[in-house]
Amino acid sequence: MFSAHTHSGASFDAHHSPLLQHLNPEQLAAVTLPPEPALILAGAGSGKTRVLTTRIAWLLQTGQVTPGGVLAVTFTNKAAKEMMTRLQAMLPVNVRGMWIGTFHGLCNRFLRSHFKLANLPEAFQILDTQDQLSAIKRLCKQFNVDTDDERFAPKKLARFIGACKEEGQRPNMLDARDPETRKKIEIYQLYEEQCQREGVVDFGELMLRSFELLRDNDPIREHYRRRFRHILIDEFQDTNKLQYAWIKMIAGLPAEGGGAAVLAVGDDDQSIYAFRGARVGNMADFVREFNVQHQIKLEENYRSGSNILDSANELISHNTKRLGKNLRTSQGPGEPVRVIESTSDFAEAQWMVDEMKQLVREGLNRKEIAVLYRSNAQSRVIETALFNAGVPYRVYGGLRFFERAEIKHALAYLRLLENPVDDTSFMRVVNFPPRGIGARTIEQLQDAARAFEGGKGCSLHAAVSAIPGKAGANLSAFVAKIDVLREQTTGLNLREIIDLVLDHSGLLTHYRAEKEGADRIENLEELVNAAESFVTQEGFGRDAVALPVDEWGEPLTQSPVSQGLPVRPEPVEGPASTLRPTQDRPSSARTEGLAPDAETGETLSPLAAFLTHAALESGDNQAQAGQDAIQLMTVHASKGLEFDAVFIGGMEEGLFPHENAMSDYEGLEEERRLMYVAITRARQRLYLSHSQTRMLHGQTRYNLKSRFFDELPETALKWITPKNPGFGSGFGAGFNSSGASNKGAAYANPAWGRSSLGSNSEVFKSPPVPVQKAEAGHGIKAGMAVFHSKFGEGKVQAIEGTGNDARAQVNFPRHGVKWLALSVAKLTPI
DNA sequence: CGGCCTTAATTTTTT
DNA sequence: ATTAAGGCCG
Repeated sequence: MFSAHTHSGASFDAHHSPLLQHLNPEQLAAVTLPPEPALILAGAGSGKTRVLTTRIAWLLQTGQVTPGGVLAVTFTNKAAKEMMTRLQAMLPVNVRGMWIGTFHGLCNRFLRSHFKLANLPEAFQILDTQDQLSAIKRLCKQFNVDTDDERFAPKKLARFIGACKEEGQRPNMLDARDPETRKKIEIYQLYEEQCQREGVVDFGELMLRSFELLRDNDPIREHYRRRFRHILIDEFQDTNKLQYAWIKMIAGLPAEGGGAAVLAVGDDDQSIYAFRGARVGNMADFVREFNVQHQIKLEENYRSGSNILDSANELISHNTKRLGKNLRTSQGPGEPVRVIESTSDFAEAQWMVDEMKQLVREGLNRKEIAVLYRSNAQSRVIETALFNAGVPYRVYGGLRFFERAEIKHALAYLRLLENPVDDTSFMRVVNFPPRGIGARTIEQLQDAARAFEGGKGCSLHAAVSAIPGKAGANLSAFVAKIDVLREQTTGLNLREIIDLVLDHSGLLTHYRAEKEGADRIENLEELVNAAESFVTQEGFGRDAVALPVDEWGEPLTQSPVSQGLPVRPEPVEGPASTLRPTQDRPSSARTEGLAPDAETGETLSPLAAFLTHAALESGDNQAQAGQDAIQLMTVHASKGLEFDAVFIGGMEEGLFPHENAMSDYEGLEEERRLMYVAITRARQRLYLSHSQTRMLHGQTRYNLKSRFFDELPETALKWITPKNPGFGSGFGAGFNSSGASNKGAAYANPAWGRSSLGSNSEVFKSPPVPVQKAEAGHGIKAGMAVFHSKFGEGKVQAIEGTGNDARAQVNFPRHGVKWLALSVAKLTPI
């Protein structure tokens, strides 16, 4: 089954290539696999990216494929960039010209090449999630959809449409069994028409339309199948149904005589995106459908000591649905995994900060220390503690650069220059900065646009002339402004265009007058910089030198790598059928066959290319990158990263595993995988922390410590604070409430008051004192341990109401969280 | 039309 | 507790 093969497709001494040095046997086997479908099960920290990039380099170097014959897909731009950078470092190839990118980036490239066949305008624009939502809202208003009815809430509709697209379903393919679904499908249909009319596509559409073009156009499909001999997919466990279908379509299944060597790299244990459509099952499907004969496990971990790895292994072994894999290390045990209990989230944060300071004193870089948490809301208290201690920190997540309102506004103006019928952009800025165009006017305009030519409809831009009076004049002035800008900016370079638009749109003036506008101005200036570096890096812009690309869009390099290599896709002979492909792009001397690849921007204007870039790459979301600062992020955001020291906070039932995920088995397994990801981020030190109380949504919650503690090997752990009975032990109060001293005495333990580190003499600012909040009458208090005749022992989470209406939220380890009316339920304090 | 106030939501997220 | 979005009044 999973075994290390070392055969190679090349006959010469490929194994002596310097590329292959320092690879372990499994990595070497993966890199030098024969050109056939294969699955690499790559554990955390096992050198996955290295294998992927070395594989590509090795294939190129041994002449098994040309740069143009490689298709490498990732999920994030970051991963794609990393792959290109590392490949570039290994070989003198033009990685920019290679098809290495995200699913959406590559689909965009594909659709730009074949925009006519895809039935899209040449400069189609991409809607991000925000844009999509506002497009749906606009549509709902127009067609009088009752969005107050939560079944038809715009967000729900967006999810419905997205889900349909992921299933490959167009409106006409869907069956409406009930009125609700019928209406949703109808809205989906209208949404599609609206997008088509406005020349925009959402993210799902990029994927689906690419898939459909490949599926429905034989010459196109055959061309790409012949071309891409090697397809490599990163993070395969995160692929959704459509993405996998797309892979099958572009690779061709062996059963259909397809021949691409698909190398899928993934880790089922790190599948943490089922909630957004990822299907781990694609791994098993892949093995079956591609008749995979080569499966290799990369289990050697180069990151952590065995205490950390044993913890990860033991935890994940509690999952049932696994392909099976165990991380191992040749390092020693390393530091134990430290477990800390605090009395409050505040104390927890303070403890972390003190410990971090000690770590820094011992020589760790701050940027090598991370705090991971399950949900973003947890970051605040830690930020506060770090801030008060004067420790620099960096929070990942939140708004990304291109998502900021002021940037979106600027981009909307720019998009209107490219495409006046983009109503989403029109709506965004028609009255921003305010120019006396209100809701009433907009409504009139929308009515006029819809009624145009007896219901045929037209863009808002085109309907402006139909509006009379003052309102009409204001609208006309806006449209005229855009039209003038378009004229003024023709022939200018990207920087000049943006400068002019920022100025003439009134955005700069508006934000200058605003009290809090300084940051926004700064961001707008940053937009100019982003455009500038885009031009330089991507080679766009008026003066940019076009990339050397041959007639098939393959990069021309002078390197020996691609010289004289025979494999180059033949131009597709136009078959004598009606499916004969048409020339997509009018220009150029390419007369017959398919249009070659578009180097994005080769024909697009620099502005259009930049707008595409902005939509596909929302940019950084980290302020002050590069500073030596403590890293704060969700566990999700930490995937793929590693740190010397990792703190995982909020290790409590309801938080981690999250309450919304613990009810069903699948959800709990995903939470466990999430925990697995979190644990395996740590190189040297790992801290797991839980707190007796925690503020959530303005209320104090009393949580049991996470069940995951019971799934870790005791030998790898070091309980800094005394270990108290927890979730699995029947009942988990870390303190007593009635004065009886069961565990309370433990706090006299000398371990208290000292930090974990032998050398560390930090004193705890706040030893864990039981926190109690008295509630009137019934004698039941939040945080109390209680007994219920049916549910057994539990811990009171919260009290609500008074007198006969008083209810208690109680967490019973065996029965979950219950709300009990205190006038009815007999709860006895223990 | 614009500012202010009430209301509701608050797991995780990339493109 | 905090924030964002939508509705209402000046």
